[in-house]
Amino acid sequence: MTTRSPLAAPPRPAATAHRPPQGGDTYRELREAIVSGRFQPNQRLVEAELTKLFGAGRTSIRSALTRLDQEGLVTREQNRGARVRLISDREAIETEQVRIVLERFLARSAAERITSGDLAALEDTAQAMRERVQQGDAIGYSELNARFHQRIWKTADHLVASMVLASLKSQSIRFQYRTMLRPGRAEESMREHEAILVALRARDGDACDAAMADHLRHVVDTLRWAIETQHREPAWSAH
Amino acid sequence: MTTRSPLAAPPRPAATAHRPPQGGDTYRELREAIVSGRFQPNQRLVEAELTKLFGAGRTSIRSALTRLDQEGLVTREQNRGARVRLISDREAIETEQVRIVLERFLARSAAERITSGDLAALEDTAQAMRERVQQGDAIGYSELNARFHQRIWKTADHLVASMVLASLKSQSIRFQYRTMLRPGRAEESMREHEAILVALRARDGDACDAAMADHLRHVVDTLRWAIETQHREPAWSAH
DNA sequence: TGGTGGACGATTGTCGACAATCCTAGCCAC
DNA sequence: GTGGCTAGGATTGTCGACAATCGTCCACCA
Repeated sequence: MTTRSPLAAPPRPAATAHRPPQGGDTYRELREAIVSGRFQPNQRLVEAELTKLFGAGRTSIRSALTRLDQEGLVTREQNRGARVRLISDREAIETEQVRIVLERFLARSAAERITSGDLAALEDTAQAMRERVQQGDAIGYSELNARFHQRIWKTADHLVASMVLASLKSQSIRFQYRTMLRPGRAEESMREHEAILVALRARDGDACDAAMADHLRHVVDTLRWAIETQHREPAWSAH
Repeated sequence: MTTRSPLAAPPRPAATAHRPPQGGDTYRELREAIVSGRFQPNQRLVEAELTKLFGAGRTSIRSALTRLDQEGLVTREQNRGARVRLISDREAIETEQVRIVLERFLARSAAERITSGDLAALEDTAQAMRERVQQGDAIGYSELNARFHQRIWKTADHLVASMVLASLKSQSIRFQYRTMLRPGRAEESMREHEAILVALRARDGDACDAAMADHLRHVVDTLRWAIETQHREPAWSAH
């Protein structure tokens, strides 16, 4: 629980010999605060307050906000400030649907051009995932899961698709952990990944496409479940 | 009306006195200047010069630049300014490939839920396209072509996919007109659109997916041709 | 009592100035 | 002549202050 800013924020990072407080830094911090849930959806982001929180000038905050706006993490209205963007249930589902078509595309490409080195790296990741499942470590599994998919992207070697997927990911990250809480989901997910791995080993594009589609269909189902349970017990109420 | 600060400045931004020079406006202008090709790829964008060109303060320029950076139209390096992003041949192809998988997805959805009103609007657009083809009006056809596709997006009613596609479009727009210059391409394109229309009328998702895939495959082929010819006679040399 | 208009506080949008950084050109030693 | 080093110009990053705008509250009047 790295509580980095002890509230009062270092007002004068003066001794800045060793750390150039470049503007892109406040962007990362603010972004992290949003995706980690420290700022709740729909919460107002007043520039003056962020100034104090992050110990940066209003200019940097403002720049970060426009970036996050373009990225879809916050919304801004003319002369009325910014707030953390609330992603509707429908939009979460749609995001996942787009992810499906792109990941299928990348899975197919990856299967057709995978090298032995790529395959070895994937096997390693899969092995680590199996261990996390046995240990019941949902968080660790979730992170390795993301790595598994990213390795496939890298194998497919398709920059544009990877970029688009990465930008989509940041929006749905809020549900990421919640989905793994579904009983038995981790084991199921692991089996689906094994099927993908089989198709990759065989360098079978069609099979890999199908396996990935099957996997992501279950992901969407689980996402629907997560949205349901969230509505039943709104641990974090907006507003 | 509200000519704000007469002071030092506006000896020549005069031409526009009637509109409130809101910041988002300079963003649109700058963006237009880039996609229209008035600024060539790789050209440096010095903030002070843009200030004079658009009659806006450096703050507005700067904000516009960060937006365009996030959007992928310009690149910025730390302390080294911004330049118009040069989209490599490979990236142009990849962008089109991503467009293919997304448009196929939307075409399928559209076929499954199209209403008679949607269909009528599409028929109108198609009719206008036929006329442009007969007149040999490549520019007009190209614009209607874009409209045709956007109507399909609207029918599919999938916000996320439409947004992603729109953001991709801005990057490949530079080739848009060039591709229509290929002899016989307009007629070929028209036939492909007719096939899509047939599938939509029949509300056949599979057929619509296939027709769209066929169409976009040819688009990629034409794009490859456009890149080839561009290399042969580089009308606009970078640098 | 209910509605209307103006004033005030809060917040955002914009500008000019200053500090930090990078690039280039010229100088000097070898 | 070559290589490194320093000074200067050019350009970007950041800060503080001011103007513009929005929302709200309250007095005032029919």
